[in-house]
Amino acid sequence: MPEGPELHLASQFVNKMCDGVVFSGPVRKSEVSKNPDVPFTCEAYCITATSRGKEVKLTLTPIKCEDDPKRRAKGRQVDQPMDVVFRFGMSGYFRFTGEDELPKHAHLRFYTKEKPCRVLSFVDTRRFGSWQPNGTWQPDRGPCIMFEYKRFRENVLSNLSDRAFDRPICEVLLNQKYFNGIGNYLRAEILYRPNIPPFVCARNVLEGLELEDTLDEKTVKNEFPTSKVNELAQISASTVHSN
DNA sequence: CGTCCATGTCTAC
DNA sequence: TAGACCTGGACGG
Repeated sequence: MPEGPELHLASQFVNKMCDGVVFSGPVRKSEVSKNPDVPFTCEAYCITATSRGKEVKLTLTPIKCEDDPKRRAKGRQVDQPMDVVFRFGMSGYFRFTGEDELPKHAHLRFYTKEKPCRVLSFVDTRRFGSWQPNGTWQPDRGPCIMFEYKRFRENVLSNLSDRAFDRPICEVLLNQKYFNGIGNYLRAEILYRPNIPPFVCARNVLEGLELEDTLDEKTVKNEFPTSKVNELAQISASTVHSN
């Protein structure tokens, strides 16, 4: 399932399916999962989602109820919203089903208040995915390429002196500190379309790009200029890559 | 039955 | 940088 755009689709899925839906009770974890418990329980809460690069954040927000005696009795820390940040590993995704049709490998589950209830499940066959209750975006991951484009671009172009860019472009595209959201499939597509030789030193590919993206939509080319490709091929051929 | 492969990290040597 | 962490589908014998 999981590269940046799919994580975004997953967040849209959650927002669409859970729009107006009231959840209730504890968040439940499968027996087998090694991820942390999510210590959140609430009579009535809603769920919204956002994504950033290769992460999705769910926000669990208690629904205010003016004269709910339980709420007053229990005090107020119970009523604080909680963020849970997910990484999908190789096989993570969300599903929304009836309680009686839980998918296999539904490792974290949010139950609706209705009867019979429905369940938002984080499904992850291989269990390479993870979540963090009270989580924040992982600090060493760069800006989202899709939704923080300007910051993403600046982060790359103002750090080209970083040794990370010594490596071939095909490897650097997987570095989430600079390319948060790119995975194995996307890097291949990204290099293929503009015809960039994959093993050229990343810095040589990227240097010379303007900090400001001056390309307007209409002038986007679907091919890297042949002259540039040849130039890069030369560099590639003359550069010794230790691995 | 067995082997290989898969959109990702993570950490131990 | 190799190996670990996991399940299941495709394919071979």
